[in-house]
Amino acid sequence: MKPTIRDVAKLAGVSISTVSRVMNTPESVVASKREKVQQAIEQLQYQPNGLARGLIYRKTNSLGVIIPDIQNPYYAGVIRGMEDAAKTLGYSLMICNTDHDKHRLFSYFESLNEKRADGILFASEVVYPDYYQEMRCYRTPIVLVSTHSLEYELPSVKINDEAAAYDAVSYLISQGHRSIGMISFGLTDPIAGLPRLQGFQRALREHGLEASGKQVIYAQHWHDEAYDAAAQLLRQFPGITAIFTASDEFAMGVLSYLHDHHIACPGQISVMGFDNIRMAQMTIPKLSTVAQPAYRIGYRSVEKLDGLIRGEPASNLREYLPHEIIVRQSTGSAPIG
Amino acid sequence: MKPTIRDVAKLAGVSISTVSRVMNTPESVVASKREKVQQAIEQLQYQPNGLARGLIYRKTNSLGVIIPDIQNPYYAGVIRGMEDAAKTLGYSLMICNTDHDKHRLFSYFESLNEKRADGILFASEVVYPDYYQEMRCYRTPIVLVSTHSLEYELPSVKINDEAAAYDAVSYLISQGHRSIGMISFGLTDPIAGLPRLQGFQRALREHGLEASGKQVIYAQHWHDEAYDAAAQLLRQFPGITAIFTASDEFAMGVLSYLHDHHIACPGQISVMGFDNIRMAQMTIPKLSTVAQPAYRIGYRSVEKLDGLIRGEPASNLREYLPHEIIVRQSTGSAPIG
DNA sequence: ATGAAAGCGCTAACAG
DNA sequence: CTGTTAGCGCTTTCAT
Repeated sequence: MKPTIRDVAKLAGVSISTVSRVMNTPESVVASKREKVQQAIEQLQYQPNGLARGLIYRKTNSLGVIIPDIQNPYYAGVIRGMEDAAKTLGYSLMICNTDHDKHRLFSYFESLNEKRADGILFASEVVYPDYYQEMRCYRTPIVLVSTHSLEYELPSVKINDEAAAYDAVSYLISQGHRSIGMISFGLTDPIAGLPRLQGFQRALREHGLEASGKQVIYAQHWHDEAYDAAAQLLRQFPGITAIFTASDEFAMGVLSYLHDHHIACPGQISVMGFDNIRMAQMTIPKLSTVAQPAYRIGYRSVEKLDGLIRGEPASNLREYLPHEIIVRQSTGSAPIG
Repeated sequence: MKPTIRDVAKLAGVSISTVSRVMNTPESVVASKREKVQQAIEQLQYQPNGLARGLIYRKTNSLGVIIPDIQNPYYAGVIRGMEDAAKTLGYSLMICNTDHDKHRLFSYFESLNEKRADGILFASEVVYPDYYQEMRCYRTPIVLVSTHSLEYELPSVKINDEAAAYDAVSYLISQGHRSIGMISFGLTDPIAGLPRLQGFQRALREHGLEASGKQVIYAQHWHDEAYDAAAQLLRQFPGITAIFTASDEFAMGVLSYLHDHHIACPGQISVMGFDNIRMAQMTIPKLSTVAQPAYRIGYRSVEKLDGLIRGEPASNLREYLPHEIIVRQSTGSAPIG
């Protein structure tokens, strides 16, 4: 049995309120008693029960983190940022991995509500109407992470995906590429799907290239699909000199394909990824990519959530953090011909 | 303000104990009232306060997870396994990323204790005496994950690192390799360091090869160091035909080095990694490696911790899960010559 | 400055 | 079967 405030009080020969005061407003206790209490605390290794405190303060100092796929290395960076922010702001993080599953998601909402998490960090999933319903009815502050919602007034932190894709493709064009393919997420994904595709198309359009949308193959999650997509892309459009992918994992699939078929990268085909996961530095060749500030997104979203929890006026509802084009070795100038 | 049991009782026109009974032992309440209560619950979207319950039951259904580096993809698999087990056993996971920092670790111990986590999953760090002291004094059940302690009676779940390394190197030898180098973690790491090195050396010895320990370079964490280590290894021992690394990340560093210096893999040099992180399938060439059952280690450690929490007799204090040698494309038979 | 007592939201005897 | 009551461990008036 862990010691309670009563044990400390008894040992120190004071009342429990005095012990409580020593913990919360030490100055209000006369030095002699204070020291007695502190000694007792030390001796018993006493630590106040967070549950009891939480009941009174109506605050648990815990945040729920809802992640669709914890194995996705992108989130590792985000969580790390959240972690650091949580630590400095005095929160703990409760990790909930939904595996993109609605039942799991709802069950986590319930559990977080029961545990009285002070707030929720909701990462990278589309906010469907029924999700929104659930969120509302729990009345818990929420921040959307790497996602946002145009329909609902939900605070969010992410990059501008359209602009990031635009910049990436513009860079490719600046390197002389005129026929560029893309491996995209499905258009039903309004975060990593449609906007990145739109950025891709706008870049082509604004640089006077044909943006028919034909040079795009859709894939879902894994690098294997990107491998196949690369095959398909190069079969259909043999003139392609660069491929822009909606994720680094896709890019790695493309790299594998090119290697297996003895197509030089970046000599014959340039590849540009998206996310800048840590592995992007370790691929062969090292991957050029769009860096999402994963750590900062995580960090900032906790700060924002903390503001909400503390009832600060929610300024800047939808925040967009800057992205960055990282040029490594998988992109080069277009081959002549 | 969230509704409390009193609100439900009032709305349903019963006492709070009846409401409590409806939630805990529904059969003990007459159907007519039960339904009234259930309706009230539904209408108010009532959910019992986990803090209040936790106070009474002395159970929070939360587990602390202490991880040294959440960005290490190996842990992503472990956490995923923990997550699934936690979900089915009714726990939440509180993630604590220590960054290998003792202060952070201790501060997390404190926080988990205050929050009254039911148990702690302590991953992949050496259990130093002062760590052990802290653990003891919090009297919280602990399971060691991917680590163990020979000095202390602490339950643990991991693979047998020595045997795994032995098997990996034996495989290399079976492919005709006679001069094998290793990139190892420092010997002060009694988990991923010394045992894997010992397995390496035992394999050499038992197959009649010289195991002087000279063909070993030590590195710390990152693939860059492995890149340099590979350079050093090949400079000092030009006859080497295979390199065994203590982690997949090291292996990726070696792969980069070989690629940059136009050394064929596996044609001239075979590379065998350790961990089987997801990226190991995406490297060029795909990485042969020792698979740790990360998911199962995570899953099993939660089951074990749950057993401890429920006071089951702690059978099988130190559990070793089977590893597996995964042969992909980075290993081949030794070149003739 | 300090102790007694009420109460946070809930469960669990204990009567009835 | 159901309501009343006494806590779980803590903070916070309210007296003293």
